[in-house]
Order: sequence, then C-alpha cells, then structure tokens
Amino acid sequence: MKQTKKRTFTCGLDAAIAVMGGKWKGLILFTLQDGPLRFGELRRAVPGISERVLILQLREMETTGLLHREMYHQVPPKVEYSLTEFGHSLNSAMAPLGEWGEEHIERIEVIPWDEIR
Amino acid sequence: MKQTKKRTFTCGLDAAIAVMGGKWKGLILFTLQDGPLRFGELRRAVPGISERVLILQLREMETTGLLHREMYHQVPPKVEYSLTEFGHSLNSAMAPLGEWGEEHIERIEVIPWDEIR
DNA sequence: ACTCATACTTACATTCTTATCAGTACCCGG
DNA sequence: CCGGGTACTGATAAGAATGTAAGTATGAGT
Repeated sequence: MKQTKKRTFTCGLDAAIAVMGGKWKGLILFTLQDGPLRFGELRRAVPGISERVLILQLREMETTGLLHREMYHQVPPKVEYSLTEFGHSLNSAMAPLGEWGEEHIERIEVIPWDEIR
Repeated sequence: MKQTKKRTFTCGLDAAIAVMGGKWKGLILFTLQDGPLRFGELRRAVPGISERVLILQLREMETTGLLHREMYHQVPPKVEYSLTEFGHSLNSAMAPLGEWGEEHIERIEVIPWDEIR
C-alpha cells in the first residue's frame, strides 16, 4: 500500500475501493449522511468499533477529503465530523450497493463465514 | 471475523462489504462481467495479483455464491470461472461506484497515500 | 481538592491479508 | 524420458488492519 510516488489504479472501481475500502469507512459515511455528528455520537452510532480504530478511520477519511473536522474550543471538547461534497458524492455512489445488501441480507447471513475467514 | 453461528450485519452496506470486501473481489467481478474466463486468463487480466491470492479469492467468491467454477477434465486442465446471477446483480450494484471512481480518479491518485497507510 | 465529561494518545497484542516461492499431477510433443 | 503448459497446493513469512486497555488535557461544577 505504501508508495512514495503517485499511486495508479487499474480502473475506477479500483480507485473507489482504495478510498472506501476496509471494514468501517462505508458505515461511517452512511452514518454521517444525515448531518454532522460528534465523535462520541459517532462511536455510539457505529456499533462494535473501538475508539482507536474510529479515530484512525476518521483521520484517513479527512485526508482523502471525504469528511470535514470542525473543532469547537470548549471544555469539555467538542468536535464535529461532517461529509464534504466529495463524501456525499461517494455516499450516493454507494447507495445501490447498500440496497443490494439489504435485498440479499438473508442470503448473505447464512453464508458459512467461519469456513472462509 | 470468525463466528460459529450466523453472522449479523448492521445494515445492507455492511453486508455488501462483507461479500465484496478486500482488495481484489471487486476487480475480479468486474473482469468477469463480460463472460467466463479460465484461471490463467483471469490471472493475466488482474494485474498484480499472485496465483495463490487469486485462488483464495476465487474459492471465497465461489462459497459466497458470486461465481461458478466449471472444470473440464482435460489435459492440460481447463477451469472456467463465471459470474452467477448473484454475482451479476452485485456487479450491477457496484457499477455506480466504478463510475464514481473514474470521475474522481485524478483526485484520488494525488491523495498522499504514503502518509495514510 | 476531587470528580466528571470529552476527545483523543500511547503502547502493546492479536488476527487478517497478502506475498514469495517451491512443488504436484497430468498428458503431449519431440 | 524430458521439458512444457495448466491449475493448482503448501510452507513460510511479512505486512496491514484491528482490538484492548490504560493514560492525557482541560475547566466547570461540588
């Protein structure tokens, strides 16, 4: 994954997967689609994610330009995360995938996952 | 990832990512959309993948029902991989994502990937 | 002083994914 | 009987992703 120079992709799908790949980014994007959320809200909204991993994902998504981080200088601290236009566009592009998943979720759940991974 | 029982998902997107997640499955799906390919053809069509990883991915996608494996008892051996209906439907659902990637590929390429991963 | 809440950090451990490379079985042409 | 092509399999290792648990800073309220 590490490259000193510009990374190249074989096709659009390849590029898209590089941006939204991993277990959590899709969910985070999905969770933020209705408006900004604070760090703690986000953590509660994405079940199963640890604080550390959430922060790593958020940083990464900030770097890729998917989301915006706004901090309010208060105590206790308040930080809000929201989708950028770029993030919104990706979210729209992923909507059909989400629908597909919902349509087939029962079939997907009975896949013998423990034999695979 | 390993569970003895049925796996549950928080939403359709979560389920979809479980099925097509990883670096290669999207590409393989994409590569097979125009018709069946033999193992060797597939390996040459997906640049950068190793034989072993390709096989692992193919096995997994066979188990999840995305593709069909047809072997012809010949020498030298011939095995063809093709998308199932399920695979085709996932491919259609991913098409917008591929388009999104193509539209933004330049922006994605200049992301400082080496600072992230 | 002391506790509370928030948004992180840090160190460390574990598990998952991907890579490298050698080897197998089969028959055919030379 | 030797090498070539095909589709694998296996051992091993490196690297990436994820998880766990603890600690930090700040000021307001008690």
